[in-house]
Amino acid sequence: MLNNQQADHSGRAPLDSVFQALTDPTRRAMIVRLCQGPASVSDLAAPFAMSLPAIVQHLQVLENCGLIHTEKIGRVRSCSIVPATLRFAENWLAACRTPAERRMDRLEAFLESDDPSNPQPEDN
Amino acid sequence: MLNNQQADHSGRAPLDSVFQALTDPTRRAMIVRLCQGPASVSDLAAPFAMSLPAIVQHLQVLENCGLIHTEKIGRVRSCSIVPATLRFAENWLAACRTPAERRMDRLEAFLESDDPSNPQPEDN
DNA sequence: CCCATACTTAAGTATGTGCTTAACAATCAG
DNA sequence: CTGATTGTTAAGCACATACTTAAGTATGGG
Repeated sequence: MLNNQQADHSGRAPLDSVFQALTDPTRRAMIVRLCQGPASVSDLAAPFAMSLPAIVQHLQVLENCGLIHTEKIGRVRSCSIVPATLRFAENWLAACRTPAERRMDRLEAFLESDDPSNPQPEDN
Repeated sequence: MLNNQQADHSGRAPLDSVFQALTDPTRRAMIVRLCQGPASVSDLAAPFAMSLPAIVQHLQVLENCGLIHTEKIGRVRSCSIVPATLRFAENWLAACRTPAERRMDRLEAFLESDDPSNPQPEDN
């Protein structure tokens, strides 16, 4: 998997800025919207009771961490999602979680086995 | 999937506090460590050049958003991961990303088809 | 040219976050 | 009981974040 090339412009570790971007509910709503297709700044601003500059600042956060791409055409800026960056965060979580669940499955299997000497075919 | 019962004690939306917790590299390192198995506060503190109170504050953030569970036995507090909460964040990302990638696949397929009238078996 | 549209920039503010040090428990071993 | 281990609480500080308003720029229609 070649998901290690993140477009991060924050100086921080890529995961820092991606998760940071995802913490804000306004930004998550924008991401959900952009996953349905590209949109202009005004389109994205419409659902929120917030000044335009605030919206633009959120979009900058999303662009700086690589979650979205934007391009200005005429006087309209078109914003689109970058799925690879969503997947990047997703992959970290999955890689993190998997060994934990395997451990717990083994533990569960051990506890459920009435046979006290049950060495669960070596997996360490 | 019954992943909607999050143990969030922050007043914010569950996703807010989970992603917020994940932004900090120290906390992510703690999560990675705990995915290998439970550990005490001192164990978790060992790798970091940081005061103990700072470590404890990080652990409180992780516990308040439901990413870890802790229990004090004697004078030692044992910390363990809660995989369901990792999966909760993961699921949000996947649910978010999937429609975006399907859109892009359809677009790609359309662009690659030399036949200009190619209605990609209805999927809207 | 003129004006509305669609942002953009700059500056300021309130609150949140990630640490620190200092002092305080609580447990266990000898 | 004494003292070392393991954590906890409180207070404070530096910086980051999420807004705001006010003013500016650039494009496109009439």
